[in-house]
Amino acid sequence: MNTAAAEWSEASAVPLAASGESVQVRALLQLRELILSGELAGGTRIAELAIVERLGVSRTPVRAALLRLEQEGLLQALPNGGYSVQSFTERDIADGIELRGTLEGLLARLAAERGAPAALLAQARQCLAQIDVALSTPTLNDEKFSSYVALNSRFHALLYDMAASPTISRQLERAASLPFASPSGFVVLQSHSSRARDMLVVAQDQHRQVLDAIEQREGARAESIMREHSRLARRNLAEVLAGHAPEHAPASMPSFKLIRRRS
Amino acid sequence: MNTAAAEWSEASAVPLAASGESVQVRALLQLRELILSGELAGGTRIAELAIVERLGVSRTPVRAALLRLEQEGLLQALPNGGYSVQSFTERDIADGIELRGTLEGLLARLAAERGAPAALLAQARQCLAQIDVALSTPTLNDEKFSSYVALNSRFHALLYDMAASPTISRQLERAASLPFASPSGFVVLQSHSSRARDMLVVAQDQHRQVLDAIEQREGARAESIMREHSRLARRNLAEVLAGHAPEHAPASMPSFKLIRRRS
DNA sequence: CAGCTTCCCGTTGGATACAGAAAAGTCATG
DNA sequence: CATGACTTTTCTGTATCCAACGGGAAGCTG
Repeated sequence: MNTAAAEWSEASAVPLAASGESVQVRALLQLRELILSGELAGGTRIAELAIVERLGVSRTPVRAALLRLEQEGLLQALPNGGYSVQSFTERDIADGIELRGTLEGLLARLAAERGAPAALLAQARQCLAQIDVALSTPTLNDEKFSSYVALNSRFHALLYDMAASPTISRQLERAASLPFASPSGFVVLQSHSSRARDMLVVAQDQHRQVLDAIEQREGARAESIMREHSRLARRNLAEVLAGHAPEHAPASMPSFKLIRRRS
Repeated sequence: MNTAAAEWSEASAVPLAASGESVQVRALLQLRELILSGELAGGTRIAELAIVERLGVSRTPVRAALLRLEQEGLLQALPNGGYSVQSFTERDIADGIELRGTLEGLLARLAAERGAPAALLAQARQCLAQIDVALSTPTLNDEKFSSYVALNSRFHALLYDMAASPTISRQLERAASLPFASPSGFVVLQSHSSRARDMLVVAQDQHRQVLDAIEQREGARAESIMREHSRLARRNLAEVLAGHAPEHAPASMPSFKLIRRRS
């Protein structure tokens, strides 16, 4: 038994991640968490061995995780080996959101033009009805709120399926994996204000309209709605950045530390 | 010295790839070549050991290459370990082209809206002038033709830079790496007919117009031109698929074998 | 003869051993 | 005191080793 594994079996008392997954997946998750939580600050050089002793696994899964995170855009490969943690300007994030919006728009248009399967349309309608329920009270509690987030993800996922284009969906998933770019990325903040609820109401209306556009085979309309839809996230970003202190992340979103002030 | 390395040093008489690169890069290149050349047919299950003995390197670089190619979309990870070679329907490829067009449109729009650096605009203009030279003769010889391909790539790369959005450029590069989706992907075929030249003339006009749109800060126009521009590739695809025999690849483009007839 | 179990082999996931290169530190000399 | 060369250390890249898992063939039983 190697020392790393021994260390880990001690450390495994700490509930780090579900042990059901393979070591490789655990390493990936933990490492991503480490980066997103800001424990490895942006720009830091990352050494394999440091991660190895931090995670208590051998170099092999760490290497795999590093490679994946590089492809994901969270890490940058350095010329002479090693990686550095990518940091993002406000504009990078805005671009990420724009990118997601554009791709979602493309998928929505394709879904409209090609026609979406009736089964998916039905599921999407049902999903919207459930979101209505979550938004029915004048102010949202935590439960309603996290219900919204889950349903929102589900609705977006259904849209992805409607276009039946694995190639594009893949690419979109990658784009949405960038920090803050996901459809539910920024909603999480300021969850309890009634302004927050209003924003979700607007979003829900867009959901409804895009679904309608797809059903009516109105490709251009579906596309532009999804583009505009992503702008909500962008507005949120601006608001949050304006409101919060530069470096202090709100507790609900530690990955804030990845945002760099200027280029 | 291990047997694989020994085998390889024998095999190294065969000029497979430049030996200047690291083993890992060589493995990646050779493996991609192996897939694209159709030697590993679509749907085939790929075993690490088979690749190891094929390429004469150890499992480590092979594993890295497999991981990269999976991220690239050329391989698909199988549930219980291992990979299979992805095969593409005509529609997959069309979607890939559409995706590239959409992303190029997005970048062109951003470049127009944000304003492109004068230096890049000048380079792009110069590039267009060179393309004009390449197209100046009524029929293209091989030299002119490959000159066009190179200049075309260069022009597209310049466009990517103009938007100054590394996030989106990264994603676009990934999209363009799919087989056939690259800006110069389909041009290669039927290079000598005068119809082929005409198509390039049309493309060049679009180049000119998109550059003009960017200079005039006409975002919407720039975007729609780039989208339409990608349609040229799509038309080429349709034409080539209609013209050529189902499974026989034209010698100039062996990766044809990756195209599957129906889903 | 069919279905179930069991065992073996092939394969992948994970760990480690080893070499070469880059960076950092140190010592000596101008 | 600074600078340059040399040494040491640390790191990545590569190869190999070990274990666990799954599939398939063979054999056993009803």
